[in-house]
Amino acid sequence: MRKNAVEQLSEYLAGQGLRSTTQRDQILQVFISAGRHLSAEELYLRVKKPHPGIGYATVYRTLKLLAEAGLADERRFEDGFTRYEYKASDDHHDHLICTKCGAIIEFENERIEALQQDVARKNHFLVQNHKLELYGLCGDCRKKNR
Amino acid sequence: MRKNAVEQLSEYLAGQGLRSTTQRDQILQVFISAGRHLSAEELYLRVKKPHPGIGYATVYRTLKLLAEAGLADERRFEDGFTRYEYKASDDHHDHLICTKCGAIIEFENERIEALQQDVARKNHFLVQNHKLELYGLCGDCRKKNR
DNA sequence: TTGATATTGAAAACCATTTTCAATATGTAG
DNA sequence: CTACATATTGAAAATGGTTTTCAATATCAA
Repeated sequence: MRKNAVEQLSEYLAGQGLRSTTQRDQILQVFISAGRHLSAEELYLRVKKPHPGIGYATVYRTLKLLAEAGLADERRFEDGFTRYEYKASDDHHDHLICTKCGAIIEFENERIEALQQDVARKNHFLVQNHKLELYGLCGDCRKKNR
Repeated sequence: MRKNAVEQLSEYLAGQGLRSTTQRDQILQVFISAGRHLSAEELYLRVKKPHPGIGYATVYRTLKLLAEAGLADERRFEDGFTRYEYKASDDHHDHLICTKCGAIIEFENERIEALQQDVARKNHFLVQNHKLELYGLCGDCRKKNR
C-alpha cells in the first residue's frame, strides 16, 4: 500500500470541504490491500470482516469518492457490475477478459496509446480517458476447450 | 437498409426453432432505419410511432435476439445504458465519446487492431471481441470551453 | 465546548432490464 | 385446411445493482 494514500484522501476531502472519517479510512485501506477489479459488493464483504459496523451504502459512497479523488478508477465491464481498482499514480493499463472463466489480465501497450492519440488528433478530439478491453478465451480455457 | 436483414433474421429464427412475428420484423426495420447507438428506450419510442401496439418488453427481447442473431452489437458505455447498433457484415469500429455533449464519433484503425492481436498472442489469449472507447472532449466542446 | 453540518447505517427508493402470466399468434402435423 | 402444441406478446410485477432518504451521530471550525 502506498504510504500516503490515506493522506492523499484527506487532502482531497479538506480541499472539498468534506470530512475525514474512520469509515473512509478503513474502507480505503481494505480497498488498497485487496486485489484489483473489485465490485462494491466484494469490497463490502471484505470490509465487513475487520469492521462489521460499516454499511453497504457507505462502501458505495466511498468508492465513488475515491474515484473523484483520483485514487480509484471506475470501470464497467460487460458483466453489469461496476468495478473499481486502485489507481497507482501514472500506471494506466488495459484488460484482456476471459469470457469463459472471467479472468482479467492486464496489459500496457504504448504503441496502441500513441495510435489512439493520432486518431483523436485527426478528429479534433481531446482524450481524457480511455478504455480498451479484449474479450475472448484465456490460455487455460483454450486448452480445456479442446 | 440491407435488403436481406429481415430474411437473415427469419433464417436465424427458423434455425433455432423460434418463430417469425410481425413485431420482430417491425422492430428490426425501425432499428435499421434509425441512427446508431440506440438504447432500448430510444428504439421503443421510435417503434411506438408507426406501431403503437408494441410493448416495451418486446423491444428489449427483440434487441437481445438481434444481438444473438448477429444483426446487432450490444455495447455498454459509461452512461449506464446498454446501446445497440446495427451490425453491417464485417465493419468493426471503435468510438470517441464526448464527455460533455455525448457525441459519439466512430473510427477504425487497423494498426491498433493488429497491435491488439499482438498483445493477445503474447498472453496466449484468443480474442473474440473487443471494445475501445476514448472519452474526452470533441472539437466543438473544446472550442466552447475557451 | 459548542454549534453548524457532513456523514453514517438501515431501509426505502430508483431505474434499467428481466420475468411472469394469461391471452394470442405461429408453424407443423394430420 | 384445421387443430394443436407451444412460442410470443403486452402489461404489470419482479429483479438487482446502485442511490437516496432520514434520523442519529460524528467531525471540525470557532
